[in-house]
Amino acid sequence: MTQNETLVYQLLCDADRPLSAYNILDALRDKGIRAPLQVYRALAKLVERGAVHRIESVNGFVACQLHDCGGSEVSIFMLCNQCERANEFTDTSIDSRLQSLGNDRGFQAAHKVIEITGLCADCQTAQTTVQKH
Amino acid sequence: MTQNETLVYQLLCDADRPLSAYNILDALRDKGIRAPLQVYRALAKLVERGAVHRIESVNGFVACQLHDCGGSEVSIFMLCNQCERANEFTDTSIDSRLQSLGNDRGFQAAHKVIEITGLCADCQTAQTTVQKH
DNA sequence: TCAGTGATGTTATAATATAACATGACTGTT
DNA sequence: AACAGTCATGTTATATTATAACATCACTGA
Repeated sequence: MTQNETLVYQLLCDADRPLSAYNILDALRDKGIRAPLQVYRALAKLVERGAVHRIESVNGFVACQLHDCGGSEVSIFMLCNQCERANEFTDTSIDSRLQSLGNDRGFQAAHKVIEITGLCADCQTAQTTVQKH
Repeated sequence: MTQNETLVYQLLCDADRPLSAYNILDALRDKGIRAPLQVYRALAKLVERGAVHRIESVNGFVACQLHDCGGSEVSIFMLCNQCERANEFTDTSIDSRLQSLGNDRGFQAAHKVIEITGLCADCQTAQTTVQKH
């Protein structure tokens, strides 16, 4: 792993939510990262390698939370709109169903995105506690 | 439907691929649309109403291809990287599996995104025809 | 007549992503 | 040692996507 990739990867591992490229840029300015391209290049490599996932719904990036993505080709992300935390899962049943949907239509899949946005359990209880008066 | 919404919706219905907001803006300049916000506002309403879907993977928008999204909460899109066409499907098995994944974790889902990018059947055969020599 | 609401229009700007070009560090060869 | 090749790096400029802030207009119901 190159210098810049290491910096970006470490930052993402320490973060508890997806970071945007510019979040990363700002956080790493004093480590020598000065331009967006330095971040985007590192991210591209990390994503290609599967160490980092891009979250399309929020234009952000997270470190992979599963060992080798659990051997699954598809990660499922649950994204809390409030605390912004991202949780990664895999599911063999969805995997195979998606697989056959593609096969049925002769579609050669390169990348799959499954993202669910909403409120995580913690943030729901936090909300009901502070309910309207 | 308001004037601007109608313009945007018609354009999307006629398009054979997802259009970006700025694609739409350019296409509708001579119909009186002059600023990005006019497009984004129309899109927001159309998406809210379910008439149009946002495709996160390509920052684009497509008219819904299913009658009332087939009654499903989740649409599955297959996006060809070459011809750029988007095909919309639903699948009850994935629906319910995703549902229970959320339930298991007490996650209150607001929106779900499933997008598969790759090569559609047509573009695969087109590629093998022009294969390397 | 007037307040309220929602669509509209306009300018400016924020946030996200890439193009184009120059340099530097390292490798393996001749 | 000199050189070509490759890949990471750095830098400036620019493209693309999205929203903020403010002003106006048209319609509705009291």
